[in-house]
Amino acid sequence: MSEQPSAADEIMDGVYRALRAHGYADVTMQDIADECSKSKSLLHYHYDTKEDLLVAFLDYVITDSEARIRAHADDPPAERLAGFVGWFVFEADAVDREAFHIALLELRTQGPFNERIREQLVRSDRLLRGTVADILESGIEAGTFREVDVEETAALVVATLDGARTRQITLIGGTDEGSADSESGGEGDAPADGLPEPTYTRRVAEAALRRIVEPILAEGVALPSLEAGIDSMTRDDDAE
Amino acid sequence: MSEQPSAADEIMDGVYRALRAHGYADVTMQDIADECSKSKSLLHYHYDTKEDLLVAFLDYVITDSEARIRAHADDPPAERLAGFVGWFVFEADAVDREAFHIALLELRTQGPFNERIREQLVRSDRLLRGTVADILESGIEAGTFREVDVEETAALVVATLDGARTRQITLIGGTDEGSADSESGGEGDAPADGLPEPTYTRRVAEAALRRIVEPILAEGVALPSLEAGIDSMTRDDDAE
DNA sequence: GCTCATTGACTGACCGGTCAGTCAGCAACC
DNA sequence: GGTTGCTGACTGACCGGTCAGTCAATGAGC
Repeated sequence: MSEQPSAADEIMDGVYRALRAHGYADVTMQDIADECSKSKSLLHYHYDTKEDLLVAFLDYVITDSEARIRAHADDPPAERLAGFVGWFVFEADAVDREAFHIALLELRTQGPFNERIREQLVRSDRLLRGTVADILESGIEAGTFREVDVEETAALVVATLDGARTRQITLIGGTDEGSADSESGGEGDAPADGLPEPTYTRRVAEAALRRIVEPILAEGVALPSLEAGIDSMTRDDDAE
Repeated sequence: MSEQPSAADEIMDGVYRALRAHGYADVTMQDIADECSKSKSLLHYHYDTKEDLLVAFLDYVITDSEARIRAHADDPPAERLAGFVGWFVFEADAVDREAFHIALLELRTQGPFNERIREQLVRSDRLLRGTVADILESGIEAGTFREVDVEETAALVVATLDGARTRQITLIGGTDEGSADSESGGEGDAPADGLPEPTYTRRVAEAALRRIVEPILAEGVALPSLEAGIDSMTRDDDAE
């Protein structure tokens, strides 16, 4: 925390900022160089190709997630699950985080065309589903959860949260409204009170907790709070 | 069906094939031109810019989905919902469909950077969530479903299916295995029997049906079959 | 029924800009 | 003096878009 950051770290930070600012599709080596106040040539000095650099960045990001998840491995299962769910909530002011996740989603779409990216995606997928499965298993053992199909539940939860995130970040703003073509029966529409309308990811996360997690809780176990989950995972430090 | 297709149709078909073959990020005007055996100049004759062409294509695709959904508007609610869920199932041999949806996902990631694309995405989002909300409303009215929060349920269902699709198409192949890092307790692992391992989207669709839809069915209503749902939406014609 | 003008569909060649990657060289440290 | 870290100038490929022009069909004038 005291000595100056290594060149590698500075470059990774440059990639991070450049991706946020331009998205993956539009980002150039020059953008990245500018963002970390280095020359484009330097990037090529450390990484032969743009692909090398981006794969390294993906690796860097996923490794960070692994650490972040590991840090909570000993939390009690119910809270840990709420933390996981809350991790996917994007609040209305999380503009940078949204921009970054757009770039990540762009990267994901390159999976089918790029073996090395795909490897990282598989790793990330394993991490996410594996983490939920792990939480569920230890929760079942501890008597927190009923005996459900662990893999199936993990897949269901992760898919739901991922889908909600995709919707929120690609449609920007996130909130807009609730009704589609149907006028609906008046619930959750009016933000007439003081509180701001919850974001899309938050609404889905809440629904997932009540509709997917709640039913698998063992007798007498209380539904963990999403709110607590959100800041349990956010607390530590910033760079997602 | 008898007269030759219009130039516009041929071009849309060219875009469709070119996107499947190259993805959105890599597709060039030349690729599209080649794919419909026309010259690149012709594309610019009909559409001023590449962006114009792709926005027109998105519009074309969504309009098609609207029609497809409308065609089932009078099916009974439970079957209609199963049809919707089944619509998101990608079987193992649906390579072309997967490739196309990768391109669509790439297009979606451009929403934040492109107003006109975003408009189409909003339209598509409304269509999907609105359709489920509509199904739920008419189902509640008909006594098929309990009185649930329609918007919330629609968002939950759509997010889940979308997330499952994203995972399957970006990770290619789709099936691989079930276990992550935990070795798991032996279920759904061995395809020792004759049947092929179900795809990821299929597993999640089944789970969504059992874990999200089943609990909202009114007393005595049977869970509709996913299988029937899948081919109710697929039957009609081919071009998704 | 023939000619000629006009138009819409379409093409090939070309231009300008962009961007990943290269290379020769420079400074600093051992 | 060699190695490491780093830079600016440069290059080659690619791609969106333009433009001058071809060709077939249509229709008016005689």
